[in-house]
Amino acid sequence: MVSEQRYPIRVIDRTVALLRCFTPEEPELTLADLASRADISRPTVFRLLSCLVHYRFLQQDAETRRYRLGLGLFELGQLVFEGLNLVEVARPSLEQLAKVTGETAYLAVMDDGMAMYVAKVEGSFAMRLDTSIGARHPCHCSALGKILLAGHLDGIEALYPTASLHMRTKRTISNLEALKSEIEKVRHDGWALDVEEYEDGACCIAAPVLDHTGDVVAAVSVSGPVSRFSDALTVELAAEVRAAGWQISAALGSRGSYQMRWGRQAGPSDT
Amino acid sequence: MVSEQRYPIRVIDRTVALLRCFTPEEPELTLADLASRADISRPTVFRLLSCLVHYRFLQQDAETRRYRLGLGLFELGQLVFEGLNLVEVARPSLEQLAKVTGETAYLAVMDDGMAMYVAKVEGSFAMRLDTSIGARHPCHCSALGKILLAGHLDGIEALYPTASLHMRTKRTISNLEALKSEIEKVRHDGWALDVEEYEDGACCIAAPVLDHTGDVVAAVSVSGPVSRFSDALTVELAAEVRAAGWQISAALGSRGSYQMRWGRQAGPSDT
DNA sequence: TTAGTAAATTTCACTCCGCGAAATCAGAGC
DNA sequence: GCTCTGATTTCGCGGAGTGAAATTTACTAA
Repeated sequence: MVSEQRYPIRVIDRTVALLRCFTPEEPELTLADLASRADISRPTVFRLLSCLVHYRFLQQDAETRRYRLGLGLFELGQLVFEGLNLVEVARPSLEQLAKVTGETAYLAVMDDGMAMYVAKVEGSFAMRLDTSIGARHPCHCSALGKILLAGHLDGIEALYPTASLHMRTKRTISNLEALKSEIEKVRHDGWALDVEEYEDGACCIAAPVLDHTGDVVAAVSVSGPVSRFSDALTVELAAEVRAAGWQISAALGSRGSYQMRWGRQAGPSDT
Repeated sequence: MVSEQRYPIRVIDRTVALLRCFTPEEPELTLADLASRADISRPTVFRLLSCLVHYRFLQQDAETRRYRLGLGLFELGQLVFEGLNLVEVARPSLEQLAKVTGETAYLAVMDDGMAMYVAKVEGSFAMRLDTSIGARHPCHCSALGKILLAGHLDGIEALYPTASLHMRTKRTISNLEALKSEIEKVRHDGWALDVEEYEDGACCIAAPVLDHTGDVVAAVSVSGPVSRFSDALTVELAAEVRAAGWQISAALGSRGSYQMRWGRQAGPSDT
């Protein structure tokens, strides 16, 4: 039996709370800021910070005394993908995809039931949909997420225990049955579409990336404003995205399972 | 007065020790592995791990029970650069540099007295010098490091208090005076060279990247086997690297301080 | 210059949180 | 079945981490 219990450790909870105070909007904070935001006494914050600085998880501006996230975190964060060098392998295909389509290309992986963006290559259009690397979106309302769900064989119920799918827009799939049949469709088609399901005006097309065992390890996509995605173009783009997914999968050693498991229609084998 | 003291907090020390057990060579470890490596009792490790998994700093393979670094770390690591989107701004120039020269292009920043690699674009040659993103090298024995030292105005002594420069190869600059005059030369030339000072057979050419205040915030380089770096080509490559450094600096808003502070010879202004 | 204010840092005694020995449980191998 | 290894749980102890209070530092205003 797997123990899912969590043993809370106050020091770690507080440390994480402190680190999570930093955001892109507020990348620099003072000790007092942190103490009030994390609701911890200043001396304690002071000691925790001194320790975090020691490990380069934070750095302190010598002048302003403000704290900022440190490169020690970046270092550890990079190690996450060091073993499976997915991002590096995928980048050339993402670049090609962005170049051919003009739209921004993304790579995402499943993380704790959500789609996490791990690489992007910006397109050539001025108006683009921008998502930060490291950001996470719910799976049920994005094309990338649908692909990841389709590859997740444990059943969707486990990921949505409350059966409440947060409605981001009026087009968001909001009940479990509809989501399940959508996932079935995605499995059949071999690619996924999201038209204004995450954000009004946004459109996204995604395809799976398989590893050497044939499992879905990531999803690749292009996304842009819905105005540029006509029906005819969508089909073309889907083929391109699938081709990129197939290419990355091949680089990971998937050896033929792409067509076998993810359909032949509109796929790279047709071109 | 700035307090440099560190207040050790055992829980954090141990947590970091556990996280640092994971390496590219051994990305997956069992609880027992971690306990013995970090020299902590198993129950304690167990509790710490359960907490780290909770925060997605680790993930556990449901089957093998082994632990792996989690995407929560990647998420935090990405936030480090979110404010200053240095890497994103620099990537196009790195790509161009790698394309034009055929060698692998790198971007590095100063981190706690060392040069940390934060972006790379691989060259077209099969034989290449590969350094992982997130890796750190000492400054005194690499071209990137020399640039970063040259931009570091607090004096080199502060970074090398022991005055002992680790000799990586027989060509490594190993005394402080020689390093200081080398840095002066770098400041004058506006670019830096490293021929087998870090590793036998390796060669590297670097130039500075300035921000809007004119400070050196990063260094850009190309590196490859020394056999490809003839004297004549080195001068040409230096001009390319400098051009890339200038271009990235301009994108960061440096507005003319490049030529002003970092010389005109062999620079982008000559082309 | 000096008083006044806010923030950062240090001290210190208390207390409760994290610790590990020992016990228990779960699997794999035979 | 038995054995052995590794993972998980229990539980009472002790010191690590805590925050109130004091001190120092860095600015601002007068």
